Amino acid sequence: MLKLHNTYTNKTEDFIPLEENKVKMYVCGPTVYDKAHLGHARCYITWDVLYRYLKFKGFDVTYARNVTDIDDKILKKADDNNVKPEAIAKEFYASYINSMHDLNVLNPDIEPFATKTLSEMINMVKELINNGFAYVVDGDVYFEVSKFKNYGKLSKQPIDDLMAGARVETDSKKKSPLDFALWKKDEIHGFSCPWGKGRPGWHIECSAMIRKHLGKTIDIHAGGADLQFPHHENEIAQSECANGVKFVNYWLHNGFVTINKEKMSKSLNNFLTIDDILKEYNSNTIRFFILTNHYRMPVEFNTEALESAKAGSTRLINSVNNVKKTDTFDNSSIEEFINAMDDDLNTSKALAVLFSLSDKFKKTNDIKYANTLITLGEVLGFDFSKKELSEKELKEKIMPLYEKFNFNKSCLPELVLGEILAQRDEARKNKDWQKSDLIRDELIKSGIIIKDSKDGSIWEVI
RNA sequence: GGCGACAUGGCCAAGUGGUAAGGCAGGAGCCUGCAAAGCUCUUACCCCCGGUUCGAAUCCGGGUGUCGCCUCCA
Repeated sequence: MLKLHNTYTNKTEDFIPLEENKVKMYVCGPTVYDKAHLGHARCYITWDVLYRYLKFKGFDVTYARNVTDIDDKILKKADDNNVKPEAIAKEFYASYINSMHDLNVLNPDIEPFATKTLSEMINMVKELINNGFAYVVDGDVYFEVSKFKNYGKLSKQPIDDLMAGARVETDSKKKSPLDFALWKKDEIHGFSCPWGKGRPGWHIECSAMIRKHLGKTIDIHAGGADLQFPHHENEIAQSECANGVKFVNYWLHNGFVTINKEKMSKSLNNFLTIDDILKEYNSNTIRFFILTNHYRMPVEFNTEALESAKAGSTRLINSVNNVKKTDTFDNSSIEEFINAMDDDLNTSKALAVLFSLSDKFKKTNDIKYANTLITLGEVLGFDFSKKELSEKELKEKIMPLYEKFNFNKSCLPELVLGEILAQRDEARKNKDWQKSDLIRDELIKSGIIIKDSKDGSIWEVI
């Protein structure tokens, strides 16, 4: 039985979906105004693992992850750069999708865009106004927090304390400082709506998208812990007031990536983009780094931690190199893996199961262990495919080496590497260490590492 | 100030009552022309002080320290 920690109840609960065997799951996606950083990577990898694991367990999952493509930050960046907001959104959406792809994060089943959900948002705002939960002031629409008695329940913030700590904005048109915008007047970038030109507040997006694509009540809503308040709190208020039914059964939140013990974030300007990290480390390393920690705990980023993850993940993945998948499994390991993952996604323990499979495979050479390792590793989103050089890389990097060593035969690009290795083996046979070491050194410079063993030499792309 | 978490070997980390998984790094050895990789072996009284118990890293109370949310933020 899968157990998940529900932030709403602050308890780890048995996961029972609304409809037997079906899961409706939603994750707050990015606002596309800048490159995604390691913190985003953690969030989307964590929920990617949940998505994969639910499917592995046999659930029929519908996973929606939105894209916020209209927002203050996008507009500001557009204005600063003197371009259209759509151009900013388009650029950084493309960058985000590339990052997700590079991290081996699966595409969600549904990827709604804010700008394509406007009419649903407007309808929801209308309903909230009509039902007395929201009010219009001079083109803005606000949600009246005092009308929703469960406000603050997710973030455990008693409404009175919120009130006491709330900043009072001097020029506010709001009835209460806690009230939040459903719709913002905006005559420049706004869209037509019953209250004049304007654009949606951030929180209403998710509420409207969820209702449109998944329904009024969903099983799982996940996201970064920083979204608990106010974003998720506000979503609950909007959705439950508009729909009159429970919004989400299981609220799941992932912890942060920290750097120098501080939260990594745009505002602190202490972030590393996924792009930059991927220049030095591959997706398996990043995933391993994230999955060694429990998803709700903070993860401290530093080079040593990534190096450790690199060494661990490489050894694990390489231990089943060149193994072809079969249909034989080690059932007791699968059971251990499931027990670990069922316990609120104990990925750290799940990784230990993978290492034990790796050990068993090395000791027994029984293919079932390797096959199980790959199968379960893929549930965690590891990529076991062997890295190959593209034809372009072969032509640009390896062909010149071939020529450099004065090999006098012509050779097809796809065979050139084998040809070079054959030359090196020949040199080694003749104890021409100078030549064989030179070849090895040159290949390392081109990103090819040679491993010698009793059974001959193999190469790997770094 | 309010709310929520966390504290396990050099580093990361699992472990919710029965005597400390796993990974990384380090050390020793094997293999090897050398190197890399691989393999074998190898290091813990679990922040402090009380309490409960036959027995606690694990439960309770009190400290100390660290972090997060309370404003946009994954």
